[in-house]
Amino acid sequence: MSTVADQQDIKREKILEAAYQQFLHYGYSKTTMNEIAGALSMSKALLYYYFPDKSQLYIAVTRKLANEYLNTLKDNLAKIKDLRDAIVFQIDTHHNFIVNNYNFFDFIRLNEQSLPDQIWEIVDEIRQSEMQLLGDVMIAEANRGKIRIVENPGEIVSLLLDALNGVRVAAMGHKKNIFPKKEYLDEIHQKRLILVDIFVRGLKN
Amino acid sequence: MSTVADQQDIKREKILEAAYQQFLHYGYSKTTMNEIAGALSMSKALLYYYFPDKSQLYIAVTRKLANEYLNTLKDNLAKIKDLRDAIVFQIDTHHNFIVNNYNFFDFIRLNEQSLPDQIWEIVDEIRQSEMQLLGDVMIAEANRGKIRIVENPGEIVSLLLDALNGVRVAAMGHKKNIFPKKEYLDEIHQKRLILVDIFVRGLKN
DNA sequence: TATTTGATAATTTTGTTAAAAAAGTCAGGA
DNA sequence: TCCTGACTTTTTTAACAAAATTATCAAATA
Repeated sequence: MSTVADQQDIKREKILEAAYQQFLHYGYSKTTMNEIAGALSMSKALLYYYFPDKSQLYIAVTRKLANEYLNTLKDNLAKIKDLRDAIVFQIDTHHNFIVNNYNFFDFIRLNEQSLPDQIWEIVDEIRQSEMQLLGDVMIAEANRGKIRIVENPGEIVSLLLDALNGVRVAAMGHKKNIFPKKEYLDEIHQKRLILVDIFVRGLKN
Repeated sequence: MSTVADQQDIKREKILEAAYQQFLHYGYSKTTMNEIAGALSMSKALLYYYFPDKSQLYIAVTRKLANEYLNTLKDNLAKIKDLRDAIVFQIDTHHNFIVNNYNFFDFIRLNEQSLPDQIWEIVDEIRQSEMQLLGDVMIAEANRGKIRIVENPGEIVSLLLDALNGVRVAAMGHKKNIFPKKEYLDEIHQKRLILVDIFVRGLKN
């Protein structure tokens, strides 16, 4: 039997889905609350009944996306023993996440300076989870004697993530577009694999 | 005895120096050709006698800075045998270069999209030289048997530079300012040292 | 009472234009 | 050849109205 709360949640979900599609297609500033309401055949005022304002709606969608991303990581990384394999899986997943939702993130890209803190809370949360998950694999590898034991696995993983991110940043270079073109994706991936190789090797002993 | 060409060069130098000070102090868009001329007690028209336009003047100053930077690297890296020491020297020098001239680079930062190609030529030239210099040290180390021999040293050095840059990018985080604050500089430096350690270790064998 | 809406208020963005500032030119002087 | 003052052209800024969009709310509905 469906309760009132259930119905509310379902409607909230529908709104989130429609909003996601619009944001993804047109970007944050180009999608209007009217259009989102229109896509759902409901009044704009109703959106404000479920969400306090546009930015909060955007943040709610972002939160949902982040959860989906993290669940993918959690579900799979637990099964992977080899450190290098784990890192490669993380790289692939993260990359797809960004590429598939590129347009959606224009809000974050274009308003970098003055963004609601909640966005950065989500970003930090993702980073934190990634560190935790990969850190666990690293510790397991250390315990199995495959790599040497480091005092602070989180710090090392963090360093690796920063380094990998640097490969992406560099690949975007000074080209017109801010985001790497399709043609560079493979190059980024290849370089990251080499970097991971050297890095993991540097942990052995 | 001083030739006409000498005199020209001296005046050009004076202009470059004055322009550098103004750009550094006020940034590109906020310094006017009038101010530069004023600082030199010469007419604005004379600036246009020595340089075709404002952006070319800026580029000329940039070129000069780049040469000074590269000379510092060349003069010192040749003397350093240890790969890790060489990389650390490069990191320090590069970092100082950016920090000391931060305001000067606002033109590049703020106009990222539509910049004269010459700027990127300089950037590429710097990167190319850095790769060459560090690549040489790496080859020497490989020949001495301290690290394993890699097929493409340039590629590996490039990868390292990208990774190190990623550490800086990450340190800037989502804080208000685009450039790392003084308080983060040490942190960046420490992380880079750790990364270099792991990276160089990953090349041994 | 919880949900929904049309009408309306408040705010932000966009477009227009005029004034000011700065870039860039040029005829002519030393 | 080097240099300048006066001039023209281009770019930036400010002000303000019009349009678009966000956000609110009293009233209707279920």
